[in-house]
Amino acid sequence: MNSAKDRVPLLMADLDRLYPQSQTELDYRTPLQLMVAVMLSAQCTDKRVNLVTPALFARYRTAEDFATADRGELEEFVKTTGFFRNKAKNIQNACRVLVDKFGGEVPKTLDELLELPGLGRKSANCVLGDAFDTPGITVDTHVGRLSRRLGLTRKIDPVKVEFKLMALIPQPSWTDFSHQLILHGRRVCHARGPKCEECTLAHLCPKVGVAKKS
DNA sequence: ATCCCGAGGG
DNA sequence: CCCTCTGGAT
Repeated sequence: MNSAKDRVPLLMADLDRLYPQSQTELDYRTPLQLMVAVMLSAQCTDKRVNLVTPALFARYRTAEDFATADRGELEEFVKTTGFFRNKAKNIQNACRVLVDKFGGEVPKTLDELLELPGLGRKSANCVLGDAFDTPGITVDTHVGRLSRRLGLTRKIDPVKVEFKLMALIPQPSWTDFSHQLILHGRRVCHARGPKCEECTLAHLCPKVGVAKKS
């Protein structure tokens, strides 16, 4: 098997064929809505998030609205996405910072986004890539798992995975590459019982045929 | 039982 | 590195 660096161009070509117009499946209209949706998506399916956001965004429209909302009421809106106390608190505190420090707008740089409580690197890069067209590698559970299976890294630490992928993937492709790995993780390369038989990336994958047992 | 587009804290 | 926070889906 070739080195990771040699396989990356082939991998990218296959992913482009497989998932030509990849994008987030979260529903949103504004950067603020995307920020909130991304915060709700932790340990929760996008589909579930999209079930709660219509009512949520109808009730709260501005960062000020979220910041001054009744905590209990906000919790009820986001309850079914799990971690609802943390999520409601983080959304509220993040929006408080938006109002106090960023004029009520979602900032457009990674460093500023990371100042918002509840927004980690994964979510910040999501907002950058999807709302502001700024390339970012988003290392979630899928991107981490697939990167390891595909032999792009052996690291567990999401930050190390992120930097390894940044070195491996051309910057303009960072956002698309992330979405493509996520889609492939959801549809084929599952955490448990990956469908290696029907995986079109199998010829690039060192893991195929190796201990896929339990 | 185990996983889902995580983040923060120890 | 580990743990906790949480409900829904499979």
